[in-house]
Amino acid sequence: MAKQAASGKVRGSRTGRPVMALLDLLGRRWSLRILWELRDAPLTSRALRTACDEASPTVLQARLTELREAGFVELGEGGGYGLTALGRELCATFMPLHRFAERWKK
Amino acid sequence: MAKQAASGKVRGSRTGRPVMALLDLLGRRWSLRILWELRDAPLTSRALRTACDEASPTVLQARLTELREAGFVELGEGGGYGLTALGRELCATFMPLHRFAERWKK
DNA sequence: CGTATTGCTACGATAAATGTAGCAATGGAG
DNA sequence: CTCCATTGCTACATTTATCGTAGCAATACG
Repeated sequence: MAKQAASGKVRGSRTGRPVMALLDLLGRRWSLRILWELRDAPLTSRALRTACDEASPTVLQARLTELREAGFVELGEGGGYGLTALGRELCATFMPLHRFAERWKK
Repeated sequence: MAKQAASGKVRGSRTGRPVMALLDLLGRRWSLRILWELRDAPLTSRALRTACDEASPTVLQARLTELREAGFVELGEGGGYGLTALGRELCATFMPLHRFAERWKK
């Protein structure tokens, strides 16, 4: 087998590419799940924890902070986490996963 | 309120909803990245490792096995990992992330 | 006052990922 | 044949991430 694309700079491995940062952020545990659970309406931190199979608050808090810094999630005035406009937009991009998962269902 | 203690089984699939299993699988480290790097053409395990910023082969092998069992990735005859038809389909569903990430660009 | 929320954190235990090294199998060149 | 490079893949000790439980300060209501 030839060297193919393995020579040095392979596609997408250049540092600073936004999609890589995004894939890294979304690839951390509970990130996708949090966005998914907030897709309809805001949830309090504890309601979100319940929705996420009682995931430990440590990591949930970490993910929420990261997602807030990324501009996808915000903490509302009277409490409760919700998606920002950007977050809703992001959520919409991988919403087809739902239909895909239903067909996948191995 | 359900309190079922998780016991290292399949994470995120306790609800039985396929989308949860899918979010869990894709939420593991390097899963999204692997699919992303394979989006165009197959790569050998080592080329994939190079593309994934020299990620450790241990976890890459683990993810590849999981993605193969899920039916998204396959190992070609003459070597090299590539997406299955299902994998290409999945990859297409979150390909808009690229454009989104470019606009996001915090 | 007591009680019940909220968001959030400490911390030891456990699971996962990293980094380095190396294996057996395959194939091509000499 | 031997030599060597490459393939997919694994061992293992170290580091990092996550879990699970408990609890904090702030707020609100009676």
